[in-house]
Amino acid sequence: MSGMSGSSENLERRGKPPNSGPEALEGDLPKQAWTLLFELMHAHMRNFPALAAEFELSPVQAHVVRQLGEGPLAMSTLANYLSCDASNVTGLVDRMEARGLVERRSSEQDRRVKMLVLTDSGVALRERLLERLAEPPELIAALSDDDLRSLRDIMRRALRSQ
Amino acid sequence: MSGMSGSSENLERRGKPPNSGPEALEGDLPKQAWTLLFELMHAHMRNFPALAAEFELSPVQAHVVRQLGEGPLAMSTLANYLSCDASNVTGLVDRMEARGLVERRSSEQDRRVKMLVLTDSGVALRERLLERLAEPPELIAALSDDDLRSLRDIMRRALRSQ
DNA sequence: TATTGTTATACTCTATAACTATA
DNA sequence: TATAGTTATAGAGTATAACAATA
Repeated sequence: MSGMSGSSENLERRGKPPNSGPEALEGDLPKQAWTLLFELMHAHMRNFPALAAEFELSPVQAHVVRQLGEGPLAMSTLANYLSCDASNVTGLVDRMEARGLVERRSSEQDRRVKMLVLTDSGVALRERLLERLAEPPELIAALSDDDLRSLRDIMRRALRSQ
Repeated sequence: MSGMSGSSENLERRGKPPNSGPEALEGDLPKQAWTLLFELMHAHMRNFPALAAEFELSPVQAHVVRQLGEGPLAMSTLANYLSCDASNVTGLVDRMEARGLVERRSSEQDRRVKMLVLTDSGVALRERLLERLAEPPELIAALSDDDLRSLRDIMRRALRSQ
């Protein structure tokens, strides 16, 4: 984080507001593309709680249902994935278990660990949820086929590097 | 709410099963593009709370600071923008006002309405926040210039239709 | 009467700290 | 001693319902 470039000429930065100058128009292509993508992202994310509520899930629960499809997950792994403290996962899973969506299973390798799996009901809910999530918003659906193909291929390349 | 899995007697869907058949590979271009974009979105959104925390803001507060730059906003408009009940905005704004980021101003046209504006301190924070938000994640920064140009232009076209 | 913002209440998500049961 | 999960507690975000001031 301390990677400030050449310390001597650092003052020129003061005269250069972040979003003006030639860089905003020509250079800094990654920032241009990202800023627009981010705007679209946020416009869409506003609807996520309402979308989760269609399935009587909180946003985080929807996130967990989606993630848990990949297979059993240790509580701690889930906490890490959610970028939250492990103590929160206890309550989160309590509520989802009470609704019959997930199950805790003790690991055989390490009896401290509890693995989470979706119940049949959880799997069914997940399928409906994924299908709903895959519905493209108007903003995307309105794009031309050429744009959609390009977008798809670019996203594939971006995600491949992950 | 019975099993969606096997029984395809669902004529409403007009022969368009969700994730199977040739459409998953060739047709339904919007869904393909959207699903990948959505995946990238969620991968990135996991970091948003931590990013907001860099400025000692909750995710919602960061959202509000960002939005409030466009000009004064009525409480009700903000509630609508956040897709939440108006009662929540009271507490949200209380906390942000206590931190000196925003101000309530009574409207002169309609004395029931209170307009929110950023304080000088709020404006300064917003500038730092926007600059931080504009930093492209590795996933995007790693794309080729051609891809970045295409992505930028496609996003412009998508957002223009909004 | 209808609308804007507030208050009261309750539930969920989140962090910190102390605890347990394993390892 | 260290780690996985739990419990206790507290603050923030959210919804619903009842309310005051204004339209």
